[in-house]
Amino acid sequence: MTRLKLHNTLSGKIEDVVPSEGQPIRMYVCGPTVYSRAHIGNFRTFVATDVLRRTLKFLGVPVLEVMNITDVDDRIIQLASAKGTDIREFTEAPTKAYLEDLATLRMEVPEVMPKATEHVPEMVALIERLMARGHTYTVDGSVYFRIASFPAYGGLSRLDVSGIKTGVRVDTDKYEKEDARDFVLWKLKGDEPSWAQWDASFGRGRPGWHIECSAMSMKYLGETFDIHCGGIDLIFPHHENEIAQSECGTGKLFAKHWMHVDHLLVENETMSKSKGNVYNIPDLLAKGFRSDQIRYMLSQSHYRKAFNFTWDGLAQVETALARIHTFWNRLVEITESAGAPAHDSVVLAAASALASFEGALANDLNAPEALAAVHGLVSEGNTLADRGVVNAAGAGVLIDALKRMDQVFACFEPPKGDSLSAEEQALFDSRQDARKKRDFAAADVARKALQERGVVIEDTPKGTRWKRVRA
RNA sequence: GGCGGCGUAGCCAAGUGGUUAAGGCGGAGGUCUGCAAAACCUCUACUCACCGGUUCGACUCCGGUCGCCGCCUCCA
Repeated sequence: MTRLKLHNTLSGKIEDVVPSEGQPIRMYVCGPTVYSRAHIGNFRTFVATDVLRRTLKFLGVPVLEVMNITDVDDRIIQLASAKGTDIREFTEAPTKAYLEDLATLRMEVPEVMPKATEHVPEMVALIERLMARGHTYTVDGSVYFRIASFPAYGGLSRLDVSGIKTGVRVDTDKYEKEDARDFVLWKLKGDEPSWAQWDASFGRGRPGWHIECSAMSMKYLGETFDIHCGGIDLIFPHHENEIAQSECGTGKLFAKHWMHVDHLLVENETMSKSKGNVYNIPDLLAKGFRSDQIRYMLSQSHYRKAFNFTWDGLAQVETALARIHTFWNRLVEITESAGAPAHDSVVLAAASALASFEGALANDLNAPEALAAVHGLVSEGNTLADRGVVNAAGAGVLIDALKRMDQVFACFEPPKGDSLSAEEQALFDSRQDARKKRDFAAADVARKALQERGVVIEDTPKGTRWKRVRA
């Protein structure tokens, strides 16, 4: 079995991902904070983690994935209060939207998607453990983690945290801390609404941000698990803090492997509301792009490199993906004809493409190289088909190979279920009539009209086909 | 200031210390076609930001320069 090699932020090296004896690979993904609709930058990360889990399964490794839903934080409390509602009601719509987008992007649903608000007792218990072990202190009722008690702090980010001093830039928590690097585990009840407060042995209040991921990941995956994933911006301080509070609480290694996905830029700029370049999935769909194209776009580049989203790039994806779809359809047609056993050259082409594909993904999820293997198979398959070497059995072999590859990318299979409108059908029929009469001028008029409606005509020996493109 | 990353053809984007530097998009020519579309064939980086060094040999290793970016503060 090919073993996945994955870059580990902890060591800065590419290392084997090895499951514990008799266990699936246990992975945790820092999920969305549900205060607004997630944007394509968020989904760059989430699609990358989906490619990770699908690659593991492709390689025959069982996966247990937890992705949290952060439904309590200052923004949520603030926005919910402003709307005169509470957390449960306010986060309902963004959460639903997130799950919709997940489905649109054909992401596999993680085995567990815990909500922070439903795991406060677990967080409280972890804080109690930290208190018992002397890693905390209390100021005005709020509980802080004392970084000085964890000498290994900073190991993930390789930041020289001793340089962070109390001062203008750091202290966003309103309470006094012993050290600017310390972070809050529990915020004492203040003026927030009652629906944003929970009871704890150390006082009524609400959890800090970092504690939820430690509590929930350990609850479902165990105190030590295999891979912890998230956006590159979470390395510091979020993941650093998770390590500190988890390892100090348990005395054990927290996550063995840390995978971080680099950012998505829009036209070479960071996304920001002021620039008006923050797009979400419905925005792209509204522009006429399909979900398979969006998924291909988000998964085509290497996850450890910044990805630059451009409209032109998305348009390029349309063509590149169409090439795969067209090939697939061509194979399906061939399958329908009778035939002998598959030709050796076809079997060989499929096998060697699959081998390249697997090798690329196993090497730190090299998606661009894996896609090159897919396109290579398309070229080779088309050439063989042009020469008449691909019979029904051969087409079946090639489709099987593509299906295998699509277990990871989930966008190669051509979209189905589309049909022509009555008006388009009429134009299509009239063109067919005109062609029969060899009235090509009239036929071309109909074709042009269809084209303006986003329908492209293809005449083939087996009849006339159509396909939809962005108008 | 500290830490980290990037700079490969018109565009996007892999890769390796040593035969012809993947793949996609775009472009040129050709085959096929009533014409197209699709597909196929040929061509499209004598070169990998720049300058040095190590080496028999570097685009790949080291040092420096320039440019771009991220993090160090909430953030996928």
